Amino acid sequence: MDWNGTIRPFISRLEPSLNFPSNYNYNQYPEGVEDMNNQGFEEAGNGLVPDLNMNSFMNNGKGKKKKKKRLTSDQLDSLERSFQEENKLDRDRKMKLSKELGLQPRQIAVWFQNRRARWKAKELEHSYNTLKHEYDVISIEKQKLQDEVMELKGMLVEQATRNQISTVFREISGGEIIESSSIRSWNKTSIAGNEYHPIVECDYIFNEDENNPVSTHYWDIQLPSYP
DNA sequence: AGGCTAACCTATTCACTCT
DNA sequence: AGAGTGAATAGGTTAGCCT
Repeated sequence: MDWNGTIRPFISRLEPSLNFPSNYNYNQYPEGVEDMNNQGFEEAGNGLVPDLNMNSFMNNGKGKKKKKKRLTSDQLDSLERSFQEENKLDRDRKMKLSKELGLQPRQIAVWFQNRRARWKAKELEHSYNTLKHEYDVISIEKQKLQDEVMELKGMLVEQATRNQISTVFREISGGEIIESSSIRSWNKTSIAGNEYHPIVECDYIFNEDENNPVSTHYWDIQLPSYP
């Protein structure tokens, strides 16, 4: 783990002025819960450095568990402001915040990490909502277009039917012999009684079967299902 | 090139708070 | 008591520096 024992050589390289004790033990929390925000640091040379002799948060060395403490609203406000300016930390900013807020640099880093994670989750949620909204709008539009297509197809079929019927009437009135079985069928039911039944006609034309030459495939369209 | 290290990320844990 | 939240941890990855 980076923060818990591997930091010294790199910091030493970057900050030769910082003296790290040989009994290095970079633990998370200072001893004592009540004033933990003000402990765990010692002034060294030109700045604040972690108190490397701090005991562990979860175990103070005497087998006693420490409590977690929430950051104060002032600390959170400062961190939040800083995060809004720039959501990544450089070392100077971390140390500055650490000093200002009385928190360990590690705590600052962790807070920024968690804050970035929360921000990313929010971003993801926002993206999802935006995409979902766009999808819904497009779906509605698609449905409208489909309805329109259906309506137009219906009109086409209706027109085609009328054309066919008028042809039949023409043929009948011209005394021609009608061979089509479907027309014979239609002829029996409607023409013979000198009645015109458009509804029957529509049912007839939508019921495609081997006797019905007016296949829907003829129009290369899909017909709506009629009750 | 490979080792080392700080800093980052994601997933998870767990103490704490709220209902 | 259980759910939600957030501070902290674990483990992996990446990039920069050094040998």
